[in-house]
Amino acid sequence: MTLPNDPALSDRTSDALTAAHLYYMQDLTMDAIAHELHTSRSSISRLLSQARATGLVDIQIRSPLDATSSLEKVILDRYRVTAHVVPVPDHASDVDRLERVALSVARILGQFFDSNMTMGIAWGSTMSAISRHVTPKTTHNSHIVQLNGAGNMRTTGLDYASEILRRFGDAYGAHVEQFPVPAFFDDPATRQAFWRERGVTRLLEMQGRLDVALFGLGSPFSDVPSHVYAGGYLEDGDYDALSRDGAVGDVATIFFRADGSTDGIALNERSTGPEFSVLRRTPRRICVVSGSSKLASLRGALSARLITDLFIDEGTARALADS
Amino acid sequence: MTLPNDPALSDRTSDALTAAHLYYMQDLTMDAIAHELHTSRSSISRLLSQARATGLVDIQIRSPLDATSSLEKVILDRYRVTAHVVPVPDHASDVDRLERVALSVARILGQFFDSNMTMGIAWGSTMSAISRHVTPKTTHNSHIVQLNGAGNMRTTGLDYASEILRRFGDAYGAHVEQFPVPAFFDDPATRQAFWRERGVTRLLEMQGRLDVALFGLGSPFSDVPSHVYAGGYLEDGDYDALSRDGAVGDVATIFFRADGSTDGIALNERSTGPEFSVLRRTPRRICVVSGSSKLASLRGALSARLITDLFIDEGTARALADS
DNA sequence: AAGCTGGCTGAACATATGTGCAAGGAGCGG
DNA sequence: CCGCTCCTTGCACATATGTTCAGCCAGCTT
Repeated sequence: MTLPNDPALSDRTSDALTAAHLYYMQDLTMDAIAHELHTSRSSISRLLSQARATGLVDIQIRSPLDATSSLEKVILDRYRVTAHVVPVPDHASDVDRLERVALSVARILGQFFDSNMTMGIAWGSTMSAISRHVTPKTTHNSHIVQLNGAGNMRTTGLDYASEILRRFGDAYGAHVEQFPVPAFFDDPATRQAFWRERGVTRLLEMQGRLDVALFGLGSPFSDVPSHVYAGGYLEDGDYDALSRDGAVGDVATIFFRADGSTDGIALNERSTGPEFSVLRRTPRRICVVSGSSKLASLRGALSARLITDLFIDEGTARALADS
Repeated sequence: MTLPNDPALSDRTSDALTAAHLYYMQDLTMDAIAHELHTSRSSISRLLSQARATGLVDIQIRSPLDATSSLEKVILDRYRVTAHVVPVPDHASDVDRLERVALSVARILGQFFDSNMTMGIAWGSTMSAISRHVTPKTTHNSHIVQLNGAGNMRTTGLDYASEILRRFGDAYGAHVEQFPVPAFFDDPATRQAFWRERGVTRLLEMQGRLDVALFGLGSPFSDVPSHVYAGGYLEDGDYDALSRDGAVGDVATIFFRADGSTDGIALNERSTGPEFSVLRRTPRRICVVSGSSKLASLRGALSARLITDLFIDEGTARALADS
């Protein structure tokens, strides 16, 4: 594998840049551009695709503020959270919803992340879907930090989580800080010991100084269990305990009740995710939700004041607003 | 004439917003969107056109900094000015060049102008072309201020200039402050008297506190004379005087020499444009140039340090860099 | 209420854009 | 230097998008 880099890349990139200019700023047709650049129309088509895919061309949608959907207004008023409702037809499947919400988030995320920033991200099916679509944006001196461990009894889980992290890191040109620990320790004492290791404290400190946090929601007792619950991270006994403790959901493997409280939920003692008091230090906390099976979990997360920005599919948003 | 406003408009706008989301964020095809929105594909096409035209959808091109064209680098190094080179084929006519540069500027201008800002603008064929294409952007408490008078012996010139101003004002939802005076007074004393009128001093003060200034260049002695020179603003005697005084160009009807100096150019005493010492207080001064006939004038304006941002067609940029 | 106007719609057609494929060319290892 | 792979190109076709036009409806005038 060769690394196609700066010297050669420049040429193609600057062509793409020119083509984009001619197409998007001057409204020339691809045919005309092909002529100016002495190549074929198809090449221009491909060049422009690349320009969009690599973030050279950035397409944003700016609501005139006064035209925000009434749903978003209701959610803001009721929960003090900036909602971004993703339009999705009501009859769409859960997979569709997730995919479409993830795509939207992936496209918009660049507006929240910039040079010199640190972003914490969780893992799970939602994050995975987003990671597959992130639109690149060049940043400098920026970091992506893993919020919680991903190992389990069957696999190290590293491949899965690190793949997600890596995609974000690649897209933004950011340093990636993995967190190579299991999702849950067997013994709380082990965690405490680990937390005193220097490599680990460094990472925990970064988690305490995030600019952005990005996470989905777990919903252990819904019809469509999240990745954590299907992936062999938890045993039957754990489920029973969670149920007894009244947990309705989790963020980065920290569980909470309907009222947002976490105290006394035994499993949290063994979890590797950041305590909510730490997470809440992050100024912008972006939660991505799709599918009404997450509704109970979402209400809990809102009670816990974990969320500042919420991306949510239309149907679920309506359910939230109607309740 | 009815004013189609908020109540009804909202509906169409929010549809456009949804369609834009589905098209640009979720990559649905127009057909699919038509289906979701229960309308025809053609309507979606029109809806999306409108969304782009009204600035709901904002398309930007972001060079990765390290990929700025070498031309732009040379100009920055030599003149300390941020150049934006507009690609235009060498064989293009002067009219083409002007039109294409103007279109590019019109699209990008929104990035320089925002709420609570005041922008001064000149008039002339360049500004007119830009005004015909400005992409709307909603701002609040912003102002557009006319830099120099536009009346002449034949007409009040008000229609022409005010049309330009109005287009900018409409596009940005900005207050428009016209400057209802001739381009040149016959007698310098009249100007001085006028300048003490309260209505006028208010405007002059605004000119001294601009956030952005936008102007083209006049080039009195080139093959393709600018609007000022063709529009009956100047008489033969004026030309002779300018020639004697060594003028090579003007910005907002203030003339300058090749070295950027303005002192002792008689016509300036009667002109209504802002003195360069005043203009230079504006932090961002955007100059738009197309066609190599403006080259001499451009060099003068650069010497006068009038420009912070330069939009220029490729051929002229190359000529500037090669010299 | 009839008649008019202007704006909006969808069907049909005209263009513009995306993509599979075979061919050509650069780089590399033998 | 050959033969290989991998990447890129332009052509031809498949899709997607833009635009014209006739019909319709709402709102207004008479």
